[in-house]
Order: sequence, then C-alpha cells, then structure tokens
Amino acid sequence: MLKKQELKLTKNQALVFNALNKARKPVGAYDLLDELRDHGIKAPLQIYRALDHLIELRLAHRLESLNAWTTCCDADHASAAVFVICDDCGNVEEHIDADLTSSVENIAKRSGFAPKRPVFEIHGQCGGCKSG
Amino acid sequence: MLKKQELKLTKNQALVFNALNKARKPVGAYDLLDELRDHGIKAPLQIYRALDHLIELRLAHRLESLNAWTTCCDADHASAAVFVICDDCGNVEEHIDADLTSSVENIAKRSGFAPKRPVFEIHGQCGGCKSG
DNA sequence: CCGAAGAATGTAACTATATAACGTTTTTTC
DNA sequence: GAAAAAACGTTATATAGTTACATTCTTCGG
Repeated sequence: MLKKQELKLTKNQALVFNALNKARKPVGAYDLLDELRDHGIKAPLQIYRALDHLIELRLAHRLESLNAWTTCCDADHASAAVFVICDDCGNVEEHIDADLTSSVENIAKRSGFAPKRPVFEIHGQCGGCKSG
Repeated sequence: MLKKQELKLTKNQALVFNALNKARKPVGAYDLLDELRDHGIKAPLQIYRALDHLIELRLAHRLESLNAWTTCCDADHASAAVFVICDDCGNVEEHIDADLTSSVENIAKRSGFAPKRPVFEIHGQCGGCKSG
C-alpha cells in the first residue's frame, strides 16, 4: 500500500493495485471493473492498461489458467515463480523454487531454447480443503 | 490417424483430432471451427465438446497461455509435460522432464498441496529463430 | 515559466473465447 | 429391443480482451 507513493503509481494503477491486494486471491479484469466503477473506472481498457503496467513493474502476475491477476510476493524474480492453485477454495500461493528454475534451464539448454516468460501454475487441492 | 479406429473416436472427435494433428502447432477453437465448417461442424460447442473428450483421452492438451490446443506426444503422462513455446514462429515442443516432476512433488509436499493439473508453459525463442 | 514530447486517460465499438439451456439422435448394454 | 448413457445440433448468451481515436496530464529541456 505504501508502495503507491514510492513507485508513483497513477490513479488507475493504484486503484487496481489496491483492489488486487485487498482480494488476496486472483481477480478477473471484469470483477475489478465492477468493483472500481464507484471510483470512476468505466471501461475494461482502463483495467487492462493498469494491469499491464503493474506487470511491467513486477507488482502483479497474470494467472493464465484462471484469466485472473494477483499481486506479487515480495521475492525478487530472478527465479521462476510457481503458483499453486486450490480449485476448491480458490486460494493461490506463489512459490519460488531453485530446483524448478534449474530444471527449466536444463530443458532450455537441451533444446536450444531461450526462455523469456515461464508460466507455471499447478491446480489441485490445498491442505485446508483436503482435511476440511 | 490410425488411432481413430482403435480408440473409437466419434465423427466430430475424429475431425478435430485430425485437424489438430495436421496443424502440428497449437490451434484455437474458432480456427478449428472455420476449418471444419465444410465437414458439417457449425457451432463452437461442437468443437469444445470434441476437445474436452480428446483431453480426457489424453490425445490433446490445452495450452492455457495461448487459448489453443495441440495433439499430445506419445509419452505416457505419469510425469508432467512442459511446453516450450516460441513466440516468434509459434512452434511448440512438449517435453517430459523427471527433474521438473520431482520439483513439483517437493513443492507440493512442503505446502501440503495435492497437485491434480499442472500447467507448465515456457514462452521464449526457439533455436531456429535465434540464429535465423 | 513555457512549450514540446511522451505517458496516461476516456469512451465507444468491436472481436475473440467459452458456456448455458434445451431438445434430439446415436450408441451401448442388458 | 428397450432403457440408459453418450454424443449431437442449434440458438442464445456470457465472459474476456482489443482497436481506434480523441483528450488530458506529466515531465523535462530551454
């Protein structure tokens, strides 16, 4: 939240960032739109532009398999982030895993591929939902 | 192609499977629809139903970050599949990697999570496009 | 302080992707 | 060969994301 000032987010960007942060779960673009109508946001594009910017600043991630966005954990992102998604409760955890990062590097090396944007999302059931 | 008989695909399923196979690249649902109109396919749902079935049979994969589908390599899928996607030429390679699989298992174990459906897609540039 | 350049915004229309609902036909199984 | 299950056809609708274009705000050199 304090980052708003430090990073000089614009009004729309700050609105979207705070809404994402408050949710603590991935949120869809149109859900953000509905939530922010009171604050003067009227069109999808305003949301998508803000999200693009937040992603560039590495403040948010897009979850491809959910068509949704979430704020980023604080870790630096030298390593690849993996998202663990509970299909029951909708909670998502971001993990940074060195082993996984090196597996990716190996695959890339073997096939002469230059990785730019990894998408790692694991759907399943979280501990809470298993026992509950 | 021969699998059509062995696996008793229905007409629509076989049409979609063959179209996917022919493409040798991921194809979107509406592209499949356009391509198969001549063969009597008229509505998106016919495509989506066939794709769902092919995925159940493990004959096809959905690429979440492309909104597209591709046929599956022949390997058994005890291990997780990783797709390496060239953003320049659109080619996709499927890799089966034991290290990556065990990384996933470790993450799951640490966080008490039961993985059901991994989504691993790496965007970047393939060898051919780097040199070309 | 001023003005040009770049960034961000506002708005409407549109395209792309996916599903709901409902009834019919085909296939399987006993 | 009848009941159950699976697949199919069709229309309408929901959800997600983009194009195009005009406007306003910010920054930064002069």
